Amino acid sequence: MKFSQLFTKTLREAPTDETAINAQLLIRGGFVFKNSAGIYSYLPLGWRVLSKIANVIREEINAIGGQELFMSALVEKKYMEPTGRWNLDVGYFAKGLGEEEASFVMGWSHEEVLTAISARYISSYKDLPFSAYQIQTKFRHEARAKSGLLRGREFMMKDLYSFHASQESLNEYYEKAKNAYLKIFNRCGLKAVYTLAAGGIFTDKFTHEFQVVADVGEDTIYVNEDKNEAINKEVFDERGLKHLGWKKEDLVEKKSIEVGNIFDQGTKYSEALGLYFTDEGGDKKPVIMGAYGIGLGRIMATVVEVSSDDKGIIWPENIAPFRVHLITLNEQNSELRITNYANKIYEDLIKNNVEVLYDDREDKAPGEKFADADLIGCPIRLVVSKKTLEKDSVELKHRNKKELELVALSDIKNRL
RNA sequence: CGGGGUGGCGUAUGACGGUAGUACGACUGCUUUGGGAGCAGUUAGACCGAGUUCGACUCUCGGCACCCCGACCA
Repeated sequence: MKFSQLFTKTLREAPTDETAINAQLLIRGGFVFKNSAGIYSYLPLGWRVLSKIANVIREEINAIGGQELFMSALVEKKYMEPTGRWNLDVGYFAKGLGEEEASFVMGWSHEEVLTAISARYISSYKDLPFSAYQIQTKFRHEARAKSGLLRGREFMMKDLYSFHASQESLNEYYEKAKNAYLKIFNRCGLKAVYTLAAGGIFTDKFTHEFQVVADVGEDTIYVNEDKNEAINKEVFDERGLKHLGWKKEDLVEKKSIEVGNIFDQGTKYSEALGLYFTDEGGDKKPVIMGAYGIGLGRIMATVVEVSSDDKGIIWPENIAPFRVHLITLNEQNSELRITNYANKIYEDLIKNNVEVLYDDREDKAPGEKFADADLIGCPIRLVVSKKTLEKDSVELKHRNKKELELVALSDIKNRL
């Protein structure tokens, strides 16, 4: 991608009323456009990051047998009424112009829809277990959208649901999902803490959250640092502590961001929507379900919150919009040579499947190009200038390091 | 949903009950190129509604939007 062709531009300053770091940097860098409070459009740079996060998630969820599908976003009343979740205030309701009452809700979670779908195909213990997931926009009427992308009214979510004939089977999958989640967050450059929590409107049982320690977070957790696990304030009581076998004194209070959660949902949804199977003995039983969610935009925002400096974002390698940010600095009387030299490097990188953002803008001062590279935050910055041209090399700098080094042209591939 | 704050070119701001100004950005042209460059020209703005007033961007009321705190939640 050539910077000169990127239709977005960076901003020198963030809007004053945005106080969250993720909002400031993502807006300044042209990663996202804020349409309304808690409603963001992903611009080309941001969409690249989000897509990479999606692919990391896909790989790990596919690895534990999740089957990807894509469900309807408009959810008819008939699906939500049986579980008593039709008229909840998290919903945005949809109706046609002139119609009296809403007959659809914009999907804010898909237990009902997938349970209803499954009921059509699942009838024997032989059909179980299985799991299916989607990556889709969820709509939630948040009382208070806040903190940039961290709490939105519309957000991309990976929602995985698993279906089982027995509690043991669910427990086994729950553990697999936990490990997949830890891998996902790790690959996204986040240190997530496995946390005991409550289930809100989804279940009465204990659930587990994946929390990333950060001051901007809206959760309070008590961390058991030996285990790298924690307990959420909402269940930080005798029952919760007993469940874990932990003592209050051993825990440290932290603010944190919830980047994912996993729920044991029992048979609530299967019973309400008629998802039963026949077991080995011929008995008809409700399917036991688990649900597992990750907010993609929230991962992106969390990464920015925990990985930036005063100049901009520092993307982890796996989810950076580009691996390399190539800058060319022209100089009077040698523009053509430098441009040709840089173009060649750009083309070589592309040939070698290196993702590169090439700042080929000719009317920008060096300082601005450097500032943009720092702001956008790709892991590796390459500079091509008169200096480097003379030595048949390029200057290499890692976004998270200070050192500059000259690398011979022939050696670049080995250094990326 | 309760409380607080804010509302003017894309961004940041000055002044003012009486002609909306400045800087940055953007655009055009020329020059310039190792940490946000120079000259010239151009573009673009008072959230909505009602009231007070000879006159409202300014004052009053209502609404809406956005930000923050709380409650609630991925």
